[in-house]
Amino acid sequence: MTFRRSTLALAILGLLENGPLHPYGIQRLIKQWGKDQVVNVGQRTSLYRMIVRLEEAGLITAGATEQDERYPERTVYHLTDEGREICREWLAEILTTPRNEFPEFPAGLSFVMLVPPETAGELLGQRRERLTKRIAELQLELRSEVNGQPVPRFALLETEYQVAVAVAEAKWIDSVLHDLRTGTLTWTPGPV
Amino acid sequence: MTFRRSTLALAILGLLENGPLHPYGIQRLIKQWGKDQVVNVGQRTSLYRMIVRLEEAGLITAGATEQDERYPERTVYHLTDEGREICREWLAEILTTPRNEFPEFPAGLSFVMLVPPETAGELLGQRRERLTKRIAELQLELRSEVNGQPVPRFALLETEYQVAVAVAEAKWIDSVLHDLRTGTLTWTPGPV
DNA sequence: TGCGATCTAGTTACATTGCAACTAGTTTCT
DNA sequence: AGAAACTAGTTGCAATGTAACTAGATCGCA
Repeated sequence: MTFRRSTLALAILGLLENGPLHPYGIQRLIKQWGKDQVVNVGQRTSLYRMIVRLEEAGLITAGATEQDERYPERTVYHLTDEGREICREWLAEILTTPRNEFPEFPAGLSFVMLVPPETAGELLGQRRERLTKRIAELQLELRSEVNGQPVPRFALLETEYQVAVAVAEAKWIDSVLHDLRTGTLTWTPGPV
Repeated sequence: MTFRRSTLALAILGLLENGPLHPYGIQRLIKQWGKDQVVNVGQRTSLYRMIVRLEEAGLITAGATEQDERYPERTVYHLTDEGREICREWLAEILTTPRNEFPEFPAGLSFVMLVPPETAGELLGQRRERLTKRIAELQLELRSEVNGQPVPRFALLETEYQVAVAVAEAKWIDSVLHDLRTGTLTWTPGPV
């Protein structure tokens, strides 16, 4: 029985390496450590459901239930040896193997000829502006501090990566915008 | 009633701008025009299901059923005016608005400190090799021809984009590999 | 000429995810 | 005191992903 890999499952296993924790604690950690930037937690729904499935699969186990006066019982979950192992396997797979996850933007680009070149220019211009903001936000995060100490680089690699990719996208869009303006790149709109 | 946006739905609507077509024809077009590189069609299942839902939503309509001797009836689908409109709306949204789709790689990076730096270097080294291959493949596609004629640039934008992003990723990984080797970047493995 | 392999065209079933809404207690604001 | 907002968790359905199954057509080749 192989458990389907997902960023959420990875995050739960990864965070439990820190020590046992209850579901809400996991949720808070994800936010506090900014993992919500790279892991889709949207509704809490997915988190609770994933925890149940991970337990059924034996990758985590319910331990003692903490009893804080003013909260309902909180089941604390532990990472099992199998969980720890699977987590390493997933990490290796993810880090070594580029995988097409079909983002929207390239799909959109592949139908850009349906609109006239001028419209395409306007749309991509807007994207370019938003990208600029996004890049600024990410770069701010790179300089973030905890207790007056800068966050060590190894804890910011994912943000570095996102900056690198966003900057590349911005540059590419700039070149396309340029070629649209000069007319080097053009087409007559309509079906392919 | 708003129809949930997806690259598959976009592709179907986009391809039907060419003229009415039956489901299998759509599937073939997706492959022939390389849209399967940017649109997830995996099993045919999703395609057939999506066509049904698009019809229910009135974005496409079933027209005459073609009768070729040796094939079962084939219902031909047309784009409706609403379908055409929605397709433009989606295009505008997709092209203007960067959106986090939570790819695996950054999520993996954010837990890289669980493995020792040397292991991380090996894993990323493998990724780097595969990226090189992928970039070569994409660049080959950029030079592809149809009937001895080079494919016009506007039909290759999504591939150009993918190259730009892949190259940026490769460069970033190179810099990380360098810093791992020189020891500029390091950590002691284990929980955060 | 026949037989297995592969391609075409589609369906069925189940696991997983995404999204919205609902409960019910707690704190904060005014 | 009452409204608004936060905490912590549940329920339910729509959509997607993935695998497997059917059933006819065609191809390789012995």
